[in-house]
Amino acid sequence: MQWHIDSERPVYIQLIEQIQSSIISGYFNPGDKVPSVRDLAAQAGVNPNTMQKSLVELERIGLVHTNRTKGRYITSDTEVIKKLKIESANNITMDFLDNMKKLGFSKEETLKIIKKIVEEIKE
Amino acid sequence: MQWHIDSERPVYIQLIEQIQSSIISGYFNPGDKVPSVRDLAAQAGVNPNTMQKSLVELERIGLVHTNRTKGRYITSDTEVIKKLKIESANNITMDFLDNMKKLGFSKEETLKIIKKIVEEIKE
DNA sequence: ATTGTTGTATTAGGCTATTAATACAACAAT
DNA sequence: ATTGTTGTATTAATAGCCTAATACAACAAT
Repeated sequence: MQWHIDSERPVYIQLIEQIQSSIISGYFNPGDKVPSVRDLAAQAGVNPNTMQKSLVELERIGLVHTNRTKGRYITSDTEVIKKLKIESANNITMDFLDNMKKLGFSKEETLKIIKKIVEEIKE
Repeated sequence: MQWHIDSERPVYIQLIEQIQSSIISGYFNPGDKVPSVRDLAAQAGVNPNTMQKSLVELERIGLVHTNRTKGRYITSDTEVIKKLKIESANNITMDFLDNMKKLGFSKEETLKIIKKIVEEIKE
C-alpha cells in the first residue's frame, strides 16, 4: 500500500482516510488480514502509536475488527463497505456542489464545468 | 456578510476562504470598502488579530489593499478576481475528481453520479 | 514452558500553530 | 491639539498533535 502523508493535517487523520480509501476502492478485500500495527507504521513512516490511533477509529466505524493476538482483519460485511462507499461518494459530491455554490456557480453551471474538464483531460 | 466558523480547521483559514468567496461570488464588489478589522472580527465573533491575519493574506494575494488609516478596499482589478474565480473552480473540480478516484470511481462514473444527484435535488 | 508476535495502555515531552492580550503608530476629523 | 478610528507589531498563553519510551496482555508456535 502506498502512503502519502503531508504536514498540512494531523497524520492520524490522513492515515484513516487512506486506509478507508483502500478498503472502499478494493485494494483491501473483505476478510483480508491487515499487516500489524508495527508493520503498517513502519511502511507509512509514522510512530506505531499514531497508526494504532487510526486503526482504533476504523474499528469504531466497523471497517476492521481485531483478534487480539492474531491481528486485524478487514470486515467481511460487504454491506458496511458498500454503504460507506455510497455515503462517501454522496458526501464528496455534495461538498463539491457546495464549494462551487460558494463561488457563485449554480448546479447547472457546475455540471457544465465538470463536463468540460473531463472532456479536456480525456484528450 | 454571513460567517460560518467551526472548530475543525484554523479560524483564520476559514475566514480567508469565506471572504474570498464573498469577493468571487460578487457579494463584495471591486472597489468596495471593507469594514474595519475590529468590525469584521466582531461580526464573525473572532479575535481581531485573527481577522487581521486573514486580511493580510488576502492582501498578499492581491484581493484587497490598504490605506493605512482609511481602511481596506476590495481590489478594483476585475481581472484578478476573474482569474481567481476560474482557478478556484478548476482546483475544486480537480480535487473532487481526485477524491472520487480514491474511492474507485472513474471520471465517467463520477460524471454519472453527479448528474444523477443534480437531477435528484432539482425535484 | 518458552519465545515471539500480536494488540493495548500509559505517561511524558516537545513542537508548532493558533489565538488572545496589549500596546503602538498613522492620520482624519473636529 | 485632541480624540477616535484605522491598521500594525510583539509577546504570551493555550491547545492539539505527534513521538517516544515503556510496560503489559493474549495467545500461537515451538
